[in-house]
Amino acid sequence: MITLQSRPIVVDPRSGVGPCGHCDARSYSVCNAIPDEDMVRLAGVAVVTEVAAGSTFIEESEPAHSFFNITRGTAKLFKLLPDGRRQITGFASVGHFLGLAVSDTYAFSAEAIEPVRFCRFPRARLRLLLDDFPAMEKRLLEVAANELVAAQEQMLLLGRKTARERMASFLAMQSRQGVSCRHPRTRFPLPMTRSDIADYLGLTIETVSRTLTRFRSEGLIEIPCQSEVTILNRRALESLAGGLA
Amino acid sequence: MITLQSRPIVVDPRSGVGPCGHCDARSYSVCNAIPDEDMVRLAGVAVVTEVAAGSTFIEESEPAHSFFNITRGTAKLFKLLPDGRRQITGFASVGHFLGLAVSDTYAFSAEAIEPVRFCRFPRARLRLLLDDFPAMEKRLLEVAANELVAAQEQMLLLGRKTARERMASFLAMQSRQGVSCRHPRTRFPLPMTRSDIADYLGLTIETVSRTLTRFRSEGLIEIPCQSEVTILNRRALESLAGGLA
DNA sequence: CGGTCACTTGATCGTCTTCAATACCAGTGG
DNA sequence: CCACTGGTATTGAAGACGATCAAGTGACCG
Repeated sequence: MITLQSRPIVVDPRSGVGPCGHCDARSYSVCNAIPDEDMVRLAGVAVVTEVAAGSTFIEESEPAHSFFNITRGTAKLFKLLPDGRRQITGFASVGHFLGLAVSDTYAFSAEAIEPVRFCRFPRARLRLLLDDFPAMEKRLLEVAANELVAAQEQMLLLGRKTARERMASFLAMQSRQGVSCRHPRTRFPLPMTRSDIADYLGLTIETVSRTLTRFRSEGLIEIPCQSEVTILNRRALESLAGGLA
Repeated sequence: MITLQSRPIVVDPRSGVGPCGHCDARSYSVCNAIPDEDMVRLAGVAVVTEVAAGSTFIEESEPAHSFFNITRGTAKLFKLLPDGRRQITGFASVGHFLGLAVSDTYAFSAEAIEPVRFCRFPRARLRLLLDDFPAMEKRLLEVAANELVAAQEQMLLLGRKTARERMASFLAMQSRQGVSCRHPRTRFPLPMTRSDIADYLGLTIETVSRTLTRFRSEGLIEIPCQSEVTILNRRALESLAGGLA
């Protein structure tokens, strides 16, 4: 695949359930479908790895040997056209699962935008494991179904929304990201660059920048620093995101 | 949900395996994961229905009571913005499965573009059935994973491709549709209207029409009748679709 | 300092949209 | 047979939104 600047995580071997047992991400992840007593087997299959920001740890059209389960940080998933045009199809953070595809090659690339830690499962071995844990398979199906819904929402955004509506949708989405998925935050970080935002929304960095400054001048948001946003008028932003004026 | 102009399909009760046993679509569908002797149970849960072209049989944000499995015809799946802007997220034909989402409401609407026949499964009962047929669940996961890959491809199209590239991608895709998924056809039907194509590609009908006539004048395609296309220069079309020149 | 990198801001340009007119076809009824 | 209608597709002209090109700012760093 790729040369990773990765370092395997050292785990205390005395721990009863192995690394997966006390994994920070477990409660978010598909792994929570597996009962404690079986975590040892899961841990035996997983290789925990950490990569630096900017490191590409999945490359489109390379043989898909592994599934990945993000346990820390955020990665961008993207596809490229031969001339370099890029579409970011999503941002994967804690709990996200990558590499579900049936195909034997990856359908997208993944690059860390912050230091990322993930569990890597060889596909063949995970497949066997899934036979023993139908609950985990069920969970995977749920996850895939949810991603499908999100993908359709993104198609609506890319195909039919204006630049302002896209940006508003993005901010509304980001405010719900992370711990606070139920209670959206008014102030929150944007870990990705303007260029990433642009490639996610099907725009250019200039349009992203201009739209943000216009939102600010309209009193919709504040930009305390480049990588942070405060929402001042959520109602207006949400209705913009929904396509109303 | 919606008032369907539907008529239940009469099935010969003497058939050992019920309607599902000799279903035309079985070989394409998720149902082929189920062994013959269990088809009776599957058939007991399914309601076969046929709707006319133009009939909307799934409506976005309505309670999601059923799963659907298309066994004949083609439907368009779409999302709407309040002001009527529409994004078609896909065309579902024989073998496609609709309504996977975890949410208790549908995330999209579905409308038949030709007469459509489908099997309807109450979600609650199918869920129980899946517990007994892990093979079918596995198959669903495969299907979902494939759709996810297709969705990402479509995001690339919507976010980054030009009108010409979108149209070329669409024609290349359609030529692979249906029976001939391995051997693409040079002449094939376009069962959907220009308006549907436009809403699928994030364009307007005018741009779709103009692009098609330009392809024709460039000798890439022929348009024997409005709803049919012949590819004259597949190489050029495919490379356009891929984003090269 | 000079360098790079990410972002912002301005001016111009082009692709696709919008608006509008026309063509086409099937169905209906005089 | 022809006029009338409604829906769909094509074609042309004008306009707009976002892209492109270009310059400038600020932060960080060797």
